[in-house]
Formats: sequence, C-alpha cells, structure tokens
Amino acid sequence: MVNCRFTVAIHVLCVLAALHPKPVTSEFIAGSVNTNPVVIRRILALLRRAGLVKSQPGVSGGWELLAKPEKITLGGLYQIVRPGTVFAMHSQQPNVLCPVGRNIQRGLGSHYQKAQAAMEAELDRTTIADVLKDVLGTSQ
Amino acid sequence: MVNCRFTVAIHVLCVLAALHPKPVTSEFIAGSVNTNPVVIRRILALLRRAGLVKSQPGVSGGWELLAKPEKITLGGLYQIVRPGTVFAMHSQQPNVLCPVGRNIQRGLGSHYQKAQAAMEAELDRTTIADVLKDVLGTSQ
DNA sequence: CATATCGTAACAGATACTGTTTCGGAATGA
DNA sequence: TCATTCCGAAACAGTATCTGTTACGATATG
Repeated sequence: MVNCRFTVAIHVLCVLAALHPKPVTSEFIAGSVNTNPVVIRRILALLRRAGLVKSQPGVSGGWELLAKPEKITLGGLYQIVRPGTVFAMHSQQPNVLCPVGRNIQRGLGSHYQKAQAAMEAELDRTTIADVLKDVLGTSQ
Repeated sequence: MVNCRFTVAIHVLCVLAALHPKPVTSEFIAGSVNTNPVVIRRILALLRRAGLVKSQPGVSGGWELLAKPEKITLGGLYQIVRPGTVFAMHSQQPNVLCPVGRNIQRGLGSHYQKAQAAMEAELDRTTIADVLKDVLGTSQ
C-alpha cells in the first residue's frame, strides 16, 4: 500500500464517533487530519456509499455517524476504502512461451488471496470503538 | 502495495529453481518475466545480499540458487524485498491540538503491525518449491 | 436572501516505480 | 593475450498514482 486512505478513513470515523451525535463539517475534520477538506469529502463519500455516515448541506450541516462504532471493524472498513490489493502482479504479462511465465500468475493468485484474507481477518478483530478507546486513553 | 517486486522475485526464484544447477543469465530471466535485464539484476542483488543466490560474471556465467527451494518461504522473501509497509500513516502529521490527531498514529501502530504479521505468517506457509509445483503442474 | 456547507470536476505537484541506456569491471576460453 | 560474455551500478526518462488545491454550482438553514 502506498496511499493513506485507510488511515485517514479511520481517523475520520474516530472524530465522528468522538463528537457523535453532533454533525461535524469536513473542514473541521480536515483540521484534525491536517489536510484539505476536499480530501476528507472524497473519503466520506465512500463511507456514505457504504451507509456508515450521512451528510447534510447548508448552515449547521456536516457529517454524522450512522453505524455504531462497535460495529465498524477495520476489516470491513478496508473493504470499503480498498486501497488497492496488497499484492501486485507483473506490470506486463510474462512470456507465455516459458512454462513458468505462462502459469505463474495463476499459481500465485490463491496464495496472495489467502495472505490478504489473513490480514483482513486480523483487522476484523478491531473496531472503531477499540481504536477510539486506545486513542483517547493514550497520554490524554 | 503498488509495486510488483515481490511477484517478480518469486518468478525469478522459480526460474532458477526449475533450471538448477545450471547458471541462468539475467537476460534469460528477463525474457521469461518480459522486462529489462537490469530490472532483474536489481532484484537479484537483493536476493544475493540475503544469501539466496550467487552471481558469476563472464562467459557461461549467470545466476545460481544457493538455498533449497523448500527452505525459501514467501514470508521470508517478503522480508527481503520489502515492498514497503502494507499500511501507510498520514502523509502529513495530524494536528496535535486535537486529541484524536495527537494520538491516532500511536493507537493504530500496533493494530497495523498485528495485521501485517498475520499476513506474513500466512505467507510463511508457502515455499518456492510449493509455488513451482503449482506452476509447473498447472495446464502444463 | 445571505450564509454555510456539501458535490464534483479539473488541475498541479510530488512521489515512487518501471524501463532503458550506458559504461566500466570481471571472468571465460580460444 | 584478447575478444566475448556477463554482471554492477549510475543516471535518466516515462508512467502512474496519490495528495493537495482551486473553483464553482447545488442545497439547506435561519
């Protein structure tokens, strides 16, 4: 992974959970993440599509959490923001005239899937509520 | 992950294992992977540093496998080529004036480490010998 | 109706990776 | 000895992706 969408998505949900049920503007969240509001809205749009948050335009509008923080797992969140697959295949197709080149991608696919599944299963053991508790408990 | 170093490294080792103990040139391997020999040498240099292969310059030179394919796990290989950490933190430091921003990275770190460890543990269950058998067994 | 906020497109800048060229060094073997 | 083959490494260009930014229209509030 190279992008930090996943990390920012967790950050955003923690802020929403901490301030729930107050609606929070993308500008406020951007202030905590230290980035531009549009970056936050892009990620919130993904979360809304998944039904985790809702938005309200206009004065005293903003974003609000719909799901319970104890019900949002990091694994589920990973599926939503999908920062790409963990393992990338060749950038160009390997040589089909070579027995290895011809079959390597098929051979690797299932191993890659199992490894990524193991990672997501581990992520599923943690929820936004857990992370928020960690975060607010630390140092204060 | 965005790069495909890991996949190419597996591919390279499969070719070396299949042709062992014949020395294989980076040009030949590049032909199977369908890329430039220098790309292959860059990865082979990492593997040599780890003691998995040796190189021999000159006529009838090339690369040769030193380790047994059954002893090279995908998890170990991942450690060697290290295509970056799976999870990226914020690209800029979050706002320390916000309780969430101040502690989120510390709070997330351990969860990220556990998830990546689970992935590597799963990768450790497969060796180059396994992959090669899959590859050469498929379709033929 | 003024204001605040989201929605979205468009674009610039940065970064990382892949692929390529180039040239020097080392080993072989005729 | 010397031509050939191959690795070693630096340098550079092209590509892709992501982040950050600007801009402007749409929508809701009060």
